[in-house]
Amino acid sequence: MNLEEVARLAGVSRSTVSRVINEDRRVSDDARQRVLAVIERHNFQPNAAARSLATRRTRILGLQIPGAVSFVFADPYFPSLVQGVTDACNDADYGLMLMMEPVDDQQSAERLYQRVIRGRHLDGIVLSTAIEGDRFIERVANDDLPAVIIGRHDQITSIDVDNLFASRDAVAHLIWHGYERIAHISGPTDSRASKDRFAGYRLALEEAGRDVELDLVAVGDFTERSGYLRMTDLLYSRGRRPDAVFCGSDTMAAGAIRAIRDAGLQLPGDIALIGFDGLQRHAVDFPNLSTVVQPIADLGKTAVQTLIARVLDPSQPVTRTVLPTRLEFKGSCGCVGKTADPRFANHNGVPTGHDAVVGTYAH
Amino acid sequence: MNLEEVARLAGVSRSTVSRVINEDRRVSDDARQRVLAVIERHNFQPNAAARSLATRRTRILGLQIPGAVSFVFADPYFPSLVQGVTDACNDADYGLMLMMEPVDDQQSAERLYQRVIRGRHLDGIVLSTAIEGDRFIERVANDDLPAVIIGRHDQITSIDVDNLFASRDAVAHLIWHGYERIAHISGPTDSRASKDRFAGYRLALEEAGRDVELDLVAVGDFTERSGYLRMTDLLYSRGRRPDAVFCGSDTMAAGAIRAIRDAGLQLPGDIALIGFDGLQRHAVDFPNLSTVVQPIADLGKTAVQTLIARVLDPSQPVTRTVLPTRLEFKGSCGCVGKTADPRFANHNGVPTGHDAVVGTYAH
DNA sequence: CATCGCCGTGGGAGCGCTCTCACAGAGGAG
DNA sequence: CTCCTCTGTGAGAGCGCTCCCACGGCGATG
Repeated sequence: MNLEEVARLAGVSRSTVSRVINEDRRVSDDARQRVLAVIERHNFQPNAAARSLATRRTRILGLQIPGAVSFVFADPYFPSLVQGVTDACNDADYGLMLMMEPVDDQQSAERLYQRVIRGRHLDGIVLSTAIEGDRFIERVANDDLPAVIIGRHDQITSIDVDNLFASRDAVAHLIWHGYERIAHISGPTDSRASKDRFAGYRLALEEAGRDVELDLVAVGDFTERSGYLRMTDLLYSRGRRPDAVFCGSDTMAAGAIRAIRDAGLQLPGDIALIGFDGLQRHAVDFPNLSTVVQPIADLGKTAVQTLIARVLDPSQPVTRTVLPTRLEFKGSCGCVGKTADPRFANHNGVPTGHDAVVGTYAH
Repeated sequence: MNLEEVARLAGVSRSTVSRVINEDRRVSDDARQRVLAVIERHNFQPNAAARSLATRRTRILGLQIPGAVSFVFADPYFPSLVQGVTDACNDADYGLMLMMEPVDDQQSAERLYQRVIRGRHLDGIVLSTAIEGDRFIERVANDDLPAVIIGRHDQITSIDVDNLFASRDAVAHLIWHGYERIAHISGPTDSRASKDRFAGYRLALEEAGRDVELDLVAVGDFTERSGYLRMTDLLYSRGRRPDAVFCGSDTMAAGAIRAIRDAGLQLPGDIALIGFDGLQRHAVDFPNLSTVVQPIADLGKTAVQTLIARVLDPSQPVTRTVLPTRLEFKGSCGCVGKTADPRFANHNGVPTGHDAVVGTYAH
């Protein structure tokens, strides 16, 4: 069953059927009805390949995800992102191709890239990781495939949260609470987000006239296990114990909380804690975890919408979109439910005076 | 850049270039070298849409995943599956399209189905959930798209583990340990796997001359939270406490373990426990969790390989492939590292005499 | 009443590939 | 020397769609 046959059955030409399918309004009601009836009766659907060939559009977007599962799916961050991305794709009637780069197999990764990207299988691609110097990303940036990256990047249109200021605010809040020795457990150092969060931590300390103490900084890898191990380090193997911790992710925060409990310490009595992400999963296990909530699914959704706009108009300039974060006071930071911190007086968890940072900017 | 142009530059015809690309050996070495040189120099990759149109193959497989994230990605089961599937796709040079059904939006789900499945976007599809009566699955079964399902199904070629016997063995092992009141926390009742695991639980009890006691059976939903809640139920709100539990998934087992600890009870001293899945993630948090290890990534890999075989030869009969499981004795069942249970004497964790169940069968 | 859009329609070319078929030339068999 | 096979090659059709262009019929315009 193809256009030609539908046309024959409806007593019109191929062109008219094509117009009906593509909602071209220059078709008489009469013809339209007949065509729709035939399409309905035979459950006709135009062939995607033929369409792609003629339009040079596939209506498929790619989602690049770094290869190592252990890293990727250990953290519920990616599932949320995938959800946002698929939702947006479904809404826009685009298909989604998953591109998980093979780990430790450069040749296979190369084949994947060649076949999918250069074979023009995709209209555009969402890049999910701002890992600095990532081969794949740099390559896409130099190819002419429309791309949007989630995270910070200079050459590619990006969707991000303001990791630096969000972290600054979180740590400033801990300072407001009066904690003296505020530690930081960061994510892997090749991640842009990790760097920015650490920078925010440092900024808050500096604004309060303090310095970063090496004693109080530990580097994890976003896994719960690393959160547990680094927290244990901070408790036992460093100088004096911290009285508060800012964790680079909720998942690491979960590990840290276990370590704190295993040490027989109270949260936030002995040690206060703020996480980052606002993941639903952890809300179940640790309902009192204060955290910087970032709109993960929205990042994915916005990325897709922005990408589609670029696909339809490739001449669009490179932009940077920043989505808002919000500090959620659940108790582990020292607040009980709400905070009296004047910095957050206007909106619940949204710091006063930062709104200007959020939005879309030309690069 | 297209075939025609490559042909011109290499001084041959379009046909010859096509032969070189498709590794047809009836090309002179001389011509092949010239063509390859041009392809290399211009980094040429044949257009996927044109190829699809001509061959009526897309080299894209679909992966259907049920819509509700909460359900899907709460459990690390799916990430492992996705990993296996993408690996196999990469190895075979197939692309993978993710089909997450929109939840609560029948219309959008319908559009997705029409566009992707009926638009012949895919060569075949891997179905990831044997939920009974699932609309999507039944529909695919009646369409002519090659499909493979992970789990049990009568009309579709399936890749599965023997949930019934694996569970029977696990519970028989608990019985061998001498536990008297063995409880079961099952997954959702519309899941085929849950049913089979419960059936295995019952079978083991019956083989030991016991009956299922309603007091000892609780229904969860595969989430950690439900494991915690159901275990708490079993501890406080039922009749006499169980002295062992067989959990329908490791994730629920993790919740159950927390409930047991929160109740101040010892594992396995007061209550023994066996899980199901063998997920790496839980091995970190609960290193002594005894569990039925199923090869999740292999299920995905095998599904893809089987599917590709069906794509290449659609006349293949419907088959059922059963992959082996293995009981891992980590301590929580009462064993310490190894077991003396004679049923598992031959292989570590692989029950004696079951090997015949594993394999591929015509339906 | 002739002229001019405008609307609905159909025909044809073309998207970039594969695949069948025809054919030239080399080499072996009769 | 003729006939036949076999190998490498090219031409052409066709996959199913979109999109441009041409054309007939119609009402509005001068």
